[in-house]
Amino acid sequence: MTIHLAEAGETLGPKACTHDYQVSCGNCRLSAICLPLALENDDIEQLDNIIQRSKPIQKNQHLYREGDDFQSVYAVRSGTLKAYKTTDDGREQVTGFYFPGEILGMDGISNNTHASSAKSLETAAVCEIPFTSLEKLSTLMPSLQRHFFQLMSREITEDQQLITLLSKNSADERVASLMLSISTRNARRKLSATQFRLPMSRVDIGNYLGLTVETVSRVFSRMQKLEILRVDNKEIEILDAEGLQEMANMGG
Amino acid sequence: MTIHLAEAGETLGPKACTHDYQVSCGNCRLSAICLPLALENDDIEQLDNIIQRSKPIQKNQHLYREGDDFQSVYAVRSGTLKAYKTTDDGREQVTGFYFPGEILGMDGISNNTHASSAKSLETAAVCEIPFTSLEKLSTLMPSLQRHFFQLMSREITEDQQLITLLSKNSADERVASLMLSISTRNARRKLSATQFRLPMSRVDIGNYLGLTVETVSRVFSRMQKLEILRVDNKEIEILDAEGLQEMANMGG
DNA sequence: TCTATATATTGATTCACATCAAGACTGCAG
DNA sequence: CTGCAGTCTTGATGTGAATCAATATATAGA
Repeated sequence: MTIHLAEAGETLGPKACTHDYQVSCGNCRLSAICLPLALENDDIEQLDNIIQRSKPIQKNQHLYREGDDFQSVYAVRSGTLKAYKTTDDGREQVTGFYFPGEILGMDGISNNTHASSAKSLETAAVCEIPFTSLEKLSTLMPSLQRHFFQLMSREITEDQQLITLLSKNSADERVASLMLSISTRNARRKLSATQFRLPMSRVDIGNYLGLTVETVSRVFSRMQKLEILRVDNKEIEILDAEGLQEMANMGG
Repeated sequence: MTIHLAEAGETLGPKACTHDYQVSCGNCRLSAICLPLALENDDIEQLDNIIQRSKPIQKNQHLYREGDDFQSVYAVRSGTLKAYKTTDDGREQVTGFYFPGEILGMDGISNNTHASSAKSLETAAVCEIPFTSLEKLSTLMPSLQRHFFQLMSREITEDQQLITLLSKNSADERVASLMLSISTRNARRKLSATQFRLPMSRVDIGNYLGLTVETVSRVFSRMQKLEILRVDNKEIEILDAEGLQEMANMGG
């Protein structure tokens, strides 16, 4: 099975950052997050040559599915995606949310098969990076090799953070941690750290944090009553960042 | 801070596989697990040159600690180690157990700092692989580069398995899964898949699976009553492998 | 626009595991 | 062998989140 990129997708609308659509890595405003490399102009050109920029991916469309042949890793250009595994009895474990500048698909390298599925939470665009090309280029560019070792290592440490969160922290702490994580990642992209729209549903949050929808909803209500957050459906405003920090670290 | 290898360690006793002590990768009986590479003789020699074989590590001794400078990754030669993180309130999250042939320490690459600690559960020996040497050699040997990408990817998929286990499975299912995992890893090393001695304490198992000691103990008692396992302190015998499988997969 | 369907909130009840508590076993030091 | 500290087991009780249930709100489709 091959890659599930949009084939019949429309061109990007005016909201979807047209200025990013035909860019090269050299002038992509996300490169500081995605590829913080000290590369020669020549090197960037080589990198650009192997990267394929896709047409937009519609909401709920799969980028790849668990079990698909592994061909590429993907950098998010716009929109948000979730990676998830489906358990034997059909429940869904979300293993990560991926925002612009972040890279997903690296769990497929070990078996040449994707170990999880990736689905778009809203209209999105990605850069596809064919892995064999990346490997070849990495032998020629030590800084690129190092960068990918680091990216994979980061994925490992983030997974270990989640493991700890799931096994040691209460529902309040888990939700607070996720809100802080999203806030931080927004700030890194020069967006507001205090006001944002959640791209994922309550169900997705629950499936990520190991909680039911009801519990997630109750935590949001509680946080609202404590005036830590203002919650209006998916619209979030952090009213008390310090309180949120405290809530995330309470006894953990 | 540097590496915490045994400096004053004694030489290996007769039980500790002396035939592995002065080996090269070329004739190490674990190489099929650790480095399943189609390498030229010449390549193996180069690899041997960068790998340092340590004196034995005593029980409870640290190989590295969270926050230490990252220098090397380690292959387990004998014994078992656990990797763990300490939460702000002093509790311990075990992120993995490492048996002979397995590689640990890769979470340190992303920040040049170890993100977790590693401690020996019994007398052990490891091969230290300095990472900068490994990087250099990887640019020259594409199959080695690929192997390490795969190893790191495997760590990611295993962490994701644990995430799913922790957030979707009951105490019974978690313990059953761990017993199956240990059984499988024993078999890969040509040891018994049905009888083994657990190198870790009940507390360690609890801290890995997100359970209390009491719960772990109760699960073992239950499994014993159901005649799935025979449990004699750390000595385990799998009496009903199929039943154990079933228990591990029940509703998940 | 109106309807249908998915998503979200809130409340009442249940349950699996944590916590608290006590005793038994193990293994090492003297 | 004896004593002690650490580890493990088992029982009684408590609790945080799941489940069950009902309603409210939002979103998509006709």
